[in-house]
Amino acid sequence: MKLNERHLMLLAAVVDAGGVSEGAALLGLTQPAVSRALVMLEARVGEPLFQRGRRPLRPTPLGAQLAAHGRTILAASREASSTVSGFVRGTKGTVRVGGVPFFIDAMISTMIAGFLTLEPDVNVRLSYGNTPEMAKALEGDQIDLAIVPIGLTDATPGFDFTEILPGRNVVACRAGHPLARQRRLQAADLKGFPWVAPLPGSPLLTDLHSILVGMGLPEFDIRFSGGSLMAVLNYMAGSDALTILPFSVVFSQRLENRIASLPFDIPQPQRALGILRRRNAPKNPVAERFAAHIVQSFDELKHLIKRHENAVVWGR
Amino acid sequence: MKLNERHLMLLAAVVDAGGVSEGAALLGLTQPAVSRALVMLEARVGEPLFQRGRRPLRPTPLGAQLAAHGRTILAASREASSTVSGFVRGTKGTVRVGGVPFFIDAMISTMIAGFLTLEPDVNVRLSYGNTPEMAKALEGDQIDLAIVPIGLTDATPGFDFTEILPGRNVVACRAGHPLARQRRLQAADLKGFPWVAPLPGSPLLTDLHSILVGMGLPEFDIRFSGGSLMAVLNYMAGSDALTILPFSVVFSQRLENRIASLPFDIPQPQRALGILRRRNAPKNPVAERFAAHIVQSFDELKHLIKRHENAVVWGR
DNA sequence: TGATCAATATACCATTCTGTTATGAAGCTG
DNA sequence: CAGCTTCATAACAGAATGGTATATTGATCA
Repeated sequence: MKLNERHLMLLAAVVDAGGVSEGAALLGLTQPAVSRALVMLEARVGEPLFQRGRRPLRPTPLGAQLAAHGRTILAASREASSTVSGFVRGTKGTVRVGGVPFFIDAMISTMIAGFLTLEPDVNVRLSYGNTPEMAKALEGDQIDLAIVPIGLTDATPGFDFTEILPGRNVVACRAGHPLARQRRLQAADLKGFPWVAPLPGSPLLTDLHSILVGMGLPEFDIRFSGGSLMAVLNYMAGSDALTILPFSVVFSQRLENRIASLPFDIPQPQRALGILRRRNAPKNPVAERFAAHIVQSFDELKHLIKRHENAVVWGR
Repeated sequence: MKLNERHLMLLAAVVDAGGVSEGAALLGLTQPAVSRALVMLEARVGEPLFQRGRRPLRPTPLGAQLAAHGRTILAASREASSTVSGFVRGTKGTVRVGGVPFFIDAMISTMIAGFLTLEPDVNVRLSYGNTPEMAKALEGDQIDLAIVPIGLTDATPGFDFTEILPGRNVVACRAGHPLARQRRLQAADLKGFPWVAPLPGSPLLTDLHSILVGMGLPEFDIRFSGGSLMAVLNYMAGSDALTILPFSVVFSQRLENRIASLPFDIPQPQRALGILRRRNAPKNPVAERFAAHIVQSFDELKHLIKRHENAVVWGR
């Protein structure tokens, strides 16, 4: 007993409106069109759906039940329409975001919160990974965009890269660390402190190695590695260990007052954090709006950093 | 942006089946029909719904979302079909039952439980009232059937009345009542005990009055009235009060061993409990099945009563 | 890199459905 | 009972749906 879905919708409208004419008006149709559809549905069902010959049109029990199903179809149809218009406006849908763990945890997560507050009908699905995995995920359409660090020189074909923050690493330690008081540090001063290494695969790890070797500290002491940002921060706060972190990550923790950056110059990577997207990915306006929000948030962050640094300089 | 619901369903089938041909087969259509519907839907939406030119057909984010709505429509449509076939078989739907309080509470409620156990997809909506209200409710299509007592002589036009139990009243008291031990009672024996009167409007009330007056007990003492069956039974169990109850109601309480009927003959009403239905009510097979179940349950009850009475006679 | 295979898209046609206007039939109201 | 309102039906135009036949396009493999 296959029923015509349009007929069920018309039935729902008629039952809800309390009359054939009213239901037709509700749907922007004429009364005969609806009337005939009801007759056809009734014929298909083989049972009366209305109490015929009663002026306040009243559905039979079966009619009322079928109307309920018609109502859900009608609702789903409206939802679908709203999904489409929400999609083209970028105010409805899902963004699948990938990113490197430290930046996601330190800053992107907060920015996601800001975005979702602005866009209540949007979902964000987050996943973690380093740049190569993220590129693969973009390729396979598992994510819409990735927030990753990329070398400034290597432009990958088929991908768009929007730079949002130049790479800038600092040596970080806990607030109140013995080295934190000094104004200028030599490589030799860092000797004797253990080091924390980030997740394997992270460019920070190679940065750390090259910097330490370049500093003439070939036999450095790595006691903790592989932790997430929160794990690293917690460990740092409870020890005198040193590590390499992006300055922005250290900056994002300034209100917690748990870690500080040391006044020690290290070679900077030719790398920038940015948004990586596949060039001919299926259009997803929400993803574009999300990317725009991330770019804007980082602009604000950069201004904040600038103001903060000026304040620090003046404060001295 | 009004979308075609059929197209949404086809989309859902194609996405779920993982291909146009498979989706078409799923729906019993040919591949070109489905293919064209998708093209039309895409044109209407104005955005791609599939990653074109990828062999394992993959929907775009928007396509996937619309497919979800299509799935809802498809499910509602199937539900509607099942509602129809369930309706004609009488295995799905709602019975709106009305009835007089004492019988509903004493027996019908248990029978409803039995019916709903047999018919897991059926709903029962119960309402209470005396015969005139129930007739009005039938008239106004608020209920499908009423279980009420009706005088054997008055056949109301426009209604069908199916007798299920002849009227038979007894004088009831608590188990262990001083009068319960005696073999034969005179009217005078009942003097001095207070009486419980049922809900106003109940025929039992007029029965009670006429019986008491006929017994020569004009100044009887009514200390409690208007309670539901449970209220009356609880009160009776805690007092030496007497009341008039249908024998079947007393019988239904036999396992509780809280009340008993007195061996005292009273005039019986020319009345029977039965199922009242409007003659030209909209067809509702569930209601018919329910009525049949009630009739059958009462048949079983009558046999039970007969066996029970024989046992009592033999026991003496 | 072609040749081949499998799946999708398109063309074309018959049929059904949908929607409109015009009009008849039936119930409610005063 | 007349008049009003609402629903049902008739007739027709246009759109849609669904089918067969066929072209096109990726994917696969030698």
